[in-house]
Amino acid sequence: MSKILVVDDEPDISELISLHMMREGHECLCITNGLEVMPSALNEQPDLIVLDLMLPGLDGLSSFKRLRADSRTRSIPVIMLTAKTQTTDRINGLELGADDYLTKPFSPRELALRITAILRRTKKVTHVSEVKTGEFLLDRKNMKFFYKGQPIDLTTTEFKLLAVLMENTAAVHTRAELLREVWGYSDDVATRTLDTHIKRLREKLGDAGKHVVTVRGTGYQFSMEAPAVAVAA
Amino acid sequence: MSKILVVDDEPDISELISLHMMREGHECLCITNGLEVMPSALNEQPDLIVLDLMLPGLDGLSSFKRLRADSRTRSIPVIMLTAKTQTTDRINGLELGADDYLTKPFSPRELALRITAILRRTKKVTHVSEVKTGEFLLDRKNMKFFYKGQPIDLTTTEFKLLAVLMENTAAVHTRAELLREVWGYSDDVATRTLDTHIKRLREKLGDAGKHVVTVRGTGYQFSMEAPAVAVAA
DNA sequence: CCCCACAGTGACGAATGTGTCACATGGGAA
DNA sequence: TTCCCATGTGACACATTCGTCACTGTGGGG
Repeated sequence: MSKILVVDDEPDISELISLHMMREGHECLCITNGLEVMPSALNEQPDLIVLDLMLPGLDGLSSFKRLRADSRTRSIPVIMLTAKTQTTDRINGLELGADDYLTKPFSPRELALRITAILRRTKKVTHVSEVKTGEFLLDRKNMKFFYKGQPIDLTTTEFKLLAVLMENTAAVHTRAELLREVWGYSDDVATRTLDTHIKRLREKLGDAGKHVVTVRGTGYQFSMEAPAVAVAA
Repeated sequence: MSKILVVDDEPDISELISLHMMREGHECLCITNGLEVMPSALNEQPDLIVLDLMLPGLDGLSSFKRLRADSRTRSIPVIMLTAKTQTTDRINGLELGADDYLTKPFSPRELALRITAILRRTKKVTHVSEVKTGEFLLDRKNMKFFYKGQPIDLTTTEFKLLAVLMENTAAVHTRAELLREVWGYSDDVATRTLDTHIKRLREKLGDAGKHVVTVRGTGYQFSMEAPAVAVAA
């Protein structure tokens, strides 16, 4: 899950973006005044900033320049939004070092995808040999999974599968995605191999296996939350 | 300087892009047929690919899928070009994992800036999961070893062994150390397993196997230098 | 030059990992 | 409620990987 800071004057737009981001499993903060950009960025350390150029207080371009002037915020990716459509304006934003640039009106779905595309590239940096997430720990060096300190040996395939699932615990990973990432299948192949490996993974993980959640009709997800349990009334 | 592969049917466009890229200090390769995409990407290992969707031979979307299906090309950023302007099409490209998407007609300057924006981000990352040392490359994610661009599949044990050896190419790794690091043996065990795996590793590595050097009485070392060769007088 | 301990090699059987299939199960739409 | 289809499950055959061992090759001290 990533934290996204949205800076836009129009509440409609902010809300729309917010909604779509949350659907993708991102946390979303919204502010409307250009003067709040730097303080918010410093406080919240967002993973990405969506910045409208038309802002009260301090205009977007100036806000952007300030972000880039400070080493603490310099590396945060920025996607600019604007109502202007002429090419010269688009270039202006990119030239300054924006990571992307969208003109209104835009499809919120497209924005979501562009955000995903950028995060996909920048998130990788966190790729240490151990991924720690709560009581789960993925030891890339020894291809082991630790649950509450207990080590569990995994085979190569099992490990790759779990690694993909744990890379983003907010997202549901489609069957096609998993088959591509783990097995390298390019086109949709009808195979039960994935199912079998999910089963083996769940078996090996024991209690932790409960966190490998089926999303019927779509794929699988590694859920950090305690999985829902049917409770008697 | 980065190497960019441009895949476009129209020579005008290719030339235009080429010109602008060279002005930015990038090397530029142009091809026109979709079928050449994979071979070129494998041979040239470009830093970024500009891909037109309308191509003879094999259409751009299929070419893109192939790029993403192969671990050797999966991580190369791709910017898609297309004449279509509807949002649904733009999303299609991004959804598949393209890093950016431009619709014709576009400003070559904007393309250049988008390329710069993406390279700026990806250059830093340089895949932590890959250890690059000269013409040798260890792909931790896919458990592969690349020698002069050629991929070599390794088994789990082989990979671990090679990883330990390559972690420090200056040091000689003792048998005890290797048995501990790779096999987890704590005390000195008399076993020929290590020898056998060294043999298998050398076989698989082919030419690169020469760099796995025996240090008699002590252990093994991965030597970056071209191994000494007995030369007749 | 002669040893011989250490390293290389090929072969083999056992263990493990993997993909596929047939059948069981169960969620949810009609 | 019924039915269908996506998913779960157990079994199996095949492929890969692994460790061991016996034998061979060899470097360097004596």
